[in-house]
Amino acid sequence: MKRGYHHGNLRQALVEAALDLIAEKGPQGFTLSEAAKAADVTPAAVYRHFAGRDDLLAEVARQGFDIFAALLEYAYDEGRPSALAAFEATGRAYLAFARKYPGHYQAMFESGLQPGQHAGLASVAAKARGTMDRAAETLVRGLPESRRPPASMISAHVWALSHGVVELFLRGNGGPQPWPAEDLLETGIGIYLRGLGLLSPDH
Amino acid sequence: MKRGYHHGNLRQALVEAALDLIAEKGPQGFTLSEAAKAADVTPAAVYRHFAGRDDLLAEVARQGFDIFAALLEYAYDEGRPSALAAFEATGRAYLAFARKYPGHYQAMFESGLQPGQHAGLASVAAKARGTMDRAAETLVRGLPESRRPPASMISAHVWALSHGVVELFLRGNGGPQPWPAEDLLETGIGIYLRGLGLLSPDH
DNA sequence: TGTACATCAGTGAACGCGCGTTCACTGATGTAC
DNA sequence: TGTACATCAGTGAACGCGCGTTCACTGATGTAC
Repeated sequence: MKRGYHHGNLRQALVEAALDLIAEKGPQGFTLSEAAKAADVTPAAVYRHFAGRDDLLAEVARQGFDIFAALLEYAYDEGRPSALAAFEATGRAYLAFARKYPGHYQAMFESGLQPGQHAGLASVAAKARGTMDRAAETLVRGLPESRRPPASMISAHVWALSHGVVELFLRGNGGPQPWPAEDLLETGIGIYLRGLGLLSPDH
Repeated sequence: MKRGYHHGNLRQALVEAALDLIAEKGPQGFTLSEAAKAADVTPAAVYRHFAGRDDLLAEVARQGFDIFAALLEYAYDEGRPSALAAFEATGRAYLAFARKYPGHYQAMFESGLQPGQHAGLASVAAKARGTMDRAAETLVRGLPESRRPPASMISAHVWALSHGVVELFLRGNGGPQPWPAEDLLETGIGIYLRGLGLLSPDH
């Protein structure tokens, strides 16, 4: 692909180069210099668009949280067709996102950058969290008040289970994988929902 | 602390220096040179005891898996006083290990080194896994055969939940922490066990 | 339509730094006599 | 108990490398007239 002196859309090209590097070699494998090289550009050119290495990485994570939040929102679909189905769908969406956007996922959760250090990162991360919380909130309304755990606790459980499944069983990090990650998450959430009293024991 | 030309037990001193570095600054923060400096020794001295940077890191992880396996085994205690109590104890032990040995934990799970690449790492990791599997196996025997999920699936669920809780809620990575990690894991496993039919709904 | 000019995205060379690793060496330790 | 010597853990200097970052520059682009 030929190009002249000016690139056209270097900013986004750098983001995508970073994504490829991270997806391929892990968050460690990303360097500003290699991202620049992959975008066919001098390292110094990066500074026209980003404050530096961390700023580029933060933008990758930010875009990741954007997509993530949108996918969760889409899966939740305002609690349709039922609170239960919507909740299960958000769990599946979590895993689907991790599988489909490995570069984003690793930038978000494994790159070692602190949200809060980069403006806008924390807020877009909170948005994703909010969707999960809402799904749990809707779900929990189906329970009698006397046996209704806090919604934020339930969303934390599912978030943690999903994250653990991704880290240990979607990538190779947990040794041999006894089960496909999707099946693990599906069955795990199923048993959990039964424990909440939201699925019958025969289900 | 004074010492002469010879260190005495440099090998273990380096391991502990690495542990401190990792616990303090994350797995990224560990370098062979800084570990050597912390042990009051020239970087070249490291090569008397390790093949290189990765070998030192692998030894840290190996010792971690050793402790981890021992703690799980101790918590499981051959299924005493009951299969259920022993299983819950192994879950708590997972989290307790992560809290008490953060350097080891991060070397094991967040340092990006592949088990299998380092002899002995995979086997000692498998040992830890085996204890969890056994705890699940004992547990599952309390269920009627018709509703008995595979033990390896159950241990994978709990492993994933525990890992997720550690990654997201023990460290700051998940944003604001709505609940103490120990409480989250305890309640999560409780609901899960109820879903398996091993705890009564009133529990 | 053609020319002068301002803008600014990207160049290329250079920097200081810390990294992992190597090598010939040195000097403390422990053993043989 | 004292001396000669082998061992080998740690030194210190050096290496090549890739990193993030800076700087004065250059040349493509688009606008004003």
